[in-house]
Amino acid sequence: MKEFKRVTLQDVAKEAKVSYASVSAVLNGKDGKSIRVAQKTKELILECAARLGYVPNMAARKLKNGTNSLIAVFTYEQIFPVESENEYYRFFVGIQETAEKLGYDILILNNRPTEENSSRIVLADGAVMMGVNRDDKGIERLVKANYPLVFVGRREVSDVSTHWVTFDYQKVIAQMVDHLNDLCSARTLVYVESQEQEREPRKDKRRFLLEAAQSLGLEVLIVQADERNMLSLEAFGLIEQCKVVVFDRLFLLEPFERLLERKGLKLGSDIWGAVLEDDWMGSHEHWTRWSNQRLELGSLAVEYLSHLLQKETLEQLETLTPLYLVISESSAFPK
Amino acid sequence: MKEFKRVTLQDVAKEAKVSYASVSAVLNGKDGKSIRVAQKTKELILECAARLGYVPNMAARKLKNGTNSLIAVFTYEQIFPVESENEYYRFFVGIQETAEKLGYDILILNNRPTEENSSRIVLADGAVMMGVNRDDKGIERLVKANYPLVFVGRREVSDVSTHWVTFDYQKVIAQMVDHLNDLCSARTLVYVESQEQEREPRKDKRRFLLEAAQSLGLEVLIVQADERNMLSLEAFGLIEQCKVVVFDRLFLLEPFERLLERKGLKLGSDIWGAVLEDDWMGSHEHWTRWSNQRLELGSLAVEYLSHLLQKETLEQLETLTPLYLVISESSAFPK
DNA sequence: CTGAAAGCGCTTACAG
DNA sequence: CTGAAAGCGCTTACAG
Repeated sequence: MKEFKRVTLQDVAKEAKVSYASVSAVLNGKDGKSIRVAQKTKELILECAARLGYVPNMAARKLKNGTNSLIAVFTYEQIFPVESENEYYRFFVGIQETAEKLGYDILILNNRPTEENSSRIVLADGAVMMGVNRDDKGIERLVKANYPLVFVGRREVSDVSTHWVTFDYQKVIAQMVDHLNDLCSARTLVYVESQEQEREPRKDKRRFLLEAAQSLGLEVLIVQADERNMLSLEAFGLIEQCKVVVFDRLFLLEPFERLLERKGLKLGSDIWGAVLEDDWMGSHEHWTRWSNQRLELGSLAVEYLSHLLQKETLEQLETLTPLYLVISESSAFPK
Repeated sequence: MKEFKRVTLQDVAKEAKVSYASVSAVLNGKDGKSIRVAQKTKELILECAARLGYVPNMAARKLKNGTNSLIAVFTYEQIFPVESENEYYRFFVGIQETAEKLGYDILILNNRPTEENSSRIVLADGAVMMGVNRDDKGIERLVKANYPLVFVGRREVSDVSTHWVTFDYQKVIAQMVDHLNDLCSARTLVYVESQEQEREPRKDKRRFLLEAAQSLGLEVLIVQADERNMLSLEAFGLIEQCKVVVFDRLFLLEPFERLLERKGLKLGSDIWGAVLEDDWMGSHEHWTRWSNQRLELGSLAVEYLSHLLQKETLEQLETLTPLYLVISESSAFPK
């Protein structure tokens, strides 16, 4: 078997009998700056490069330049999920489209959780990270070293400031609470939370909900679903009394609807409800929620990263993607 | 905004007040070979590296070593398809599992068709390519330069030998034809082909079918579906006469079944049929086909690549993944 | 046991 | 207009 012998600039230079500086200049279209090459030499060089099958060595280029127009997309979730609607799909589409538009290629590092991961990420000029990170020392180290890393969704790393873009939860949650308040005269609403690990987005959503309710003089009762995402009888009793319920996660809805059915209650007339997510699973259209802007957020993440990479000022860069309230049967106005 | 200042070996060496050769040795566990470092120095170095947040520069390492234990997975298809069952999913799982087992990380290059792509691939030590390649000059160049590239599915590149793994179509097709022959007394079968571009796997399947039929003294009539994957009336008439039909692609089956229904014919009793694919879409269980061994083939591709990379002999390496005939209603024996 | 030095392939400021 | 040279960060054979 023949070896993979890389054709280098040197080889091309020898073949064309010129210095390799000229070859580099021609092949990178840098002709005209500090280096100038005669038209004939140029053609000769291009011909030789093609004939020998020259493939530039990205590793060397990256080492010398510090950049390679590659951005890493990183997630700790499974990348190729079997589920029809991958939670990250729309983010990724936005990332991909925008990266292409801005002239970046994309490098997807498939998760193999190791300390080494960080050095792999660093092959790229910067990275976009989707999903909930485990408490990873490698990532933390990168952030602390000021590696250009943009999180999709707000993330904190102790002691250092992080770069992130996220949804404008505050505004849409205020609208949602307004709407629920208009809908019925109850002075109390029940907020049902899942048992998921406490992360920044979840904290944010709860805070915004409480603030919005307070500004309208509404009381909020917070209850937790159990590990099977079910409500206790007491919790359900509260909801029956208050008539208005807000869930933090989509997957809490189905168990709740089963419960409603068993009690003979009807969503949207006996009980009003909403959920603090978009309908990314495509199967909760009858719930009041917000619009799916995941593509837009992915896109924004890349724009933000691009600013970082070009050392442009971030002052006037927006970091929030607006969300739109989608009012549906679960909290529709009575006809 | 602070710059991303990379912490280098030099920085660590300065901090620990040792030469950077020692740092390199310690950090790579190479202590003991041509370089030996005292236990105390070792601990000091590790402590300094951790404190400064040293992240090895993969680009430099790759440039020096020529390897970085990264393999690229490359495909021209959309990588994050919305469809529930991605055609490449099972291949990818096999690739991923085996790469992990053999100590490789995986780098997914998202397709942006450019000449530059080839230099991006070459960041990795080798590559596995899934799916039908367009006639890409970059890929051709890599193959000609002996870059370690394994195709999933047989692929030819003019003038040079390629590395590929594929399914053992020959054996399973022979079994399938045997089965169809046992099933009914017809001496002729109809082979329906799609209008897809002619590629190696398709040529192979056709050839194996013809050979298998010939060895049993069966005649094969080849017909083409139209651009909407429909059969002409004449073609359908032939099938009605011969009673046995084989399709090359899954997507031809639904239009055919609609036609059958319209004619009041029943698959598996009036007409027998089979398809030269596995049921990767999960919705053709009632068709005689072969088993889905995509995971196994992805796995094999990585094993093959690993042999290439370690310059082991390829002599005794199997390149075929066996397929198993799955007999189903479309050609079941009458009860 | 430790350090100085060469070299991987490239880019670019600089000298001729 | 063209070439020689330094240097990006790393590894490793070799000298001390």
